[in-house]
Amino acid sequence: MVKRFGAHCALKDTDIALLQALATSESREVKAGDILWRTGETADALLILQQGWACTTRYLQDGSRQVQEIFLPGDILGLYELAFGDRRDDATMLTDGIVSELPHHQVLEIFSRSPRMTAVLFAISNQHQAILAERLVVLARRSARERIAHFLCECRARLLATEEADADGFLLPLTQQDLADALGLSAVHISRTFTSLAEEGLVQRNHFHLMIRDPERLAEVANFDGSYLRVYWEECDEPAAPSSLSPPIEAG
Amino acid sequence: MVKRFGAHCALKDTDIALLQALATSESREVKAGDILWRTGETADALLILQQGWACTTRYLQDGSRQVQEIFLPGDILGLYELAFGDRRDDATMLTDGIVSELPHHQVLEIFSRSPRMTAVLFAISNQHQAILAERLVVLARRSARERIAHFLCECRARLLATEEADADGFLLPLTQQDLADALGLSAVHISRTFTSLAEEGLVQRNHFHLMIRDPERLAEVANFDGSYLRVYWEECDEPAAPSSLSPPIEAG
DNA sequence: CGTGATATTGATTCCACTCAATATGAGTGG
DNA sequence: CCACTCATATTGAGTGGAATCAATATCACG
Repeated sequence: MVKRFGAHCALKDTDIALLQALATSESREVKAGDILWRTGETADALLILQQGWACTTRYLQDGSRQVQEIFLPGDILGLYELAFGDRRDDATMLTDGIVSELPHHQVLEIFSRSPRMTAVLFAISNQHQAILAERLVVLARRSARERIAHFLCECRARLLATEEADADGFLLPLTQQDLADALGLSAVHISRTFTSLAEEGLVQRNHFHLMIRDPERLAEVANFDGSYLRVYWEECDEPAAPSSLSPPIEAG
Repeated sequence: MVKRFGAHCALKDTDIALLQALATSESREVKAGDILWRTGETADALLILQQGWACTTRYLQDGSRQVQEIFLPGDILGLYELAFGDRRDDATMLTDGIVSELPHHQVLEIFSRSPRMTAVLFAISNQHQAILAERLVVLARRSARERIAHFLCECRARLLATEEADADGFLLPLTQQDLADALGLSAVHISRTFTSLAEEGLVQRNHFHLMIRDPERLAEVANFDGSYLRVYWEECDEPAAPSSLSPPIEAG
């Protein structure tokens, strides 16, 4: 958790101490398919995903399903509902994993005790939003080919950031139906498109193991620019002037 | 601004005083078509949209354009880039209006001085994210008809929330090309679909004036549920326990 | 009265969907 | 070890919604 927070801002000792004081809830093991929460339940805590993959999904009136976000090890689930009283989506484990809780009242405690860590939480929230915004563009304007390529590039980039995975050959614990529901396509078309990408030597997939054979060309196909994943709050070192308000700023 | 913040949480006098102390930058008038910022520029302030409509857009390599967010009077632009060093999109005025700035260092000051207002900022950010997430679902899974109907319902609901507009007949300052770029459709198809919705007596549009003739049926067509727009942080009254960490919580 | 932005309408094309049949493989129980 | 089942994936045929291309129409504005 310290590592995850530190990825967005240089933390001070006091912040680390606070984080450790808050990390009282012991982590628990969960299994693939376990439901972390359901739509409509009271939202009273964030979940820190220490190991494993998870996703949030929504079900529509007509029975179709939308996979909203994919969470990788180190991610925080539930930031989105922090200000909603209740869950807006279902959260499900895609693999076995380990999670721990951070109750909302402890988040408020972070707000009141560490502006720097507040900024970090904001940064993480912003990153989620950036990922959503990026997917929005991809869904609105790109072909099936590009959507899949983009999704794979994004997974790779996020795994690379954790520096724990072999990002060119990893376990992608999503069925083709899951991918379809995430990318707004049909499972059948996911299959066809994957086959076509494989024939071109870009990727290779059997069962849930994915191999990216040509990351550069894949990124080209996807028009992928990973800059939206790099969120780092430079300014959060600066501890906000104690009392004097609004010193003169150079105009933009 | 006080009104906008108050919509998400019961503010205390001290918070209002802080807000007013921060509102030093005088607001400025802007005209339709004015560019508030461009992709790549340094992001060092939020913009509070006091009057008028604005939107953020992104341009893709192939020249196509994505309208990311629509901002109505009272909204805050740039929350999204708070933790990015620079702008991720262009921001443009859709109508004449009035904006004022809130520099990032003042946001940090809010973080360090008012946990409650920090929570409000988080709530607003969450609401933006909710709108994005909702549009994601709509783009991924719904027909042109439903997309347009949903968009109109959303505009109506957001205008209703400000209680300043006649929400059933309002100025929608978007060309059909803008709508197309927001909803992932072609301008031609927007035209056809609008015509069809008009023939059914659901809406009526000439030039930029939109009339919603049958809000209920329109909401039905759109499968619209506006609950994602209501973000209110109940808990932010509770001023985070002073020192004792993690009192016992009932298990979920 | 021309010009440029915006919108409408028609004809045609194509990407991805649906339906449907079959394949592949993991897990289970006999 | 084999037969059965269930989840997942592949492949083919046909359809349809929205895109594209292209030709007007409408209107604000200088």
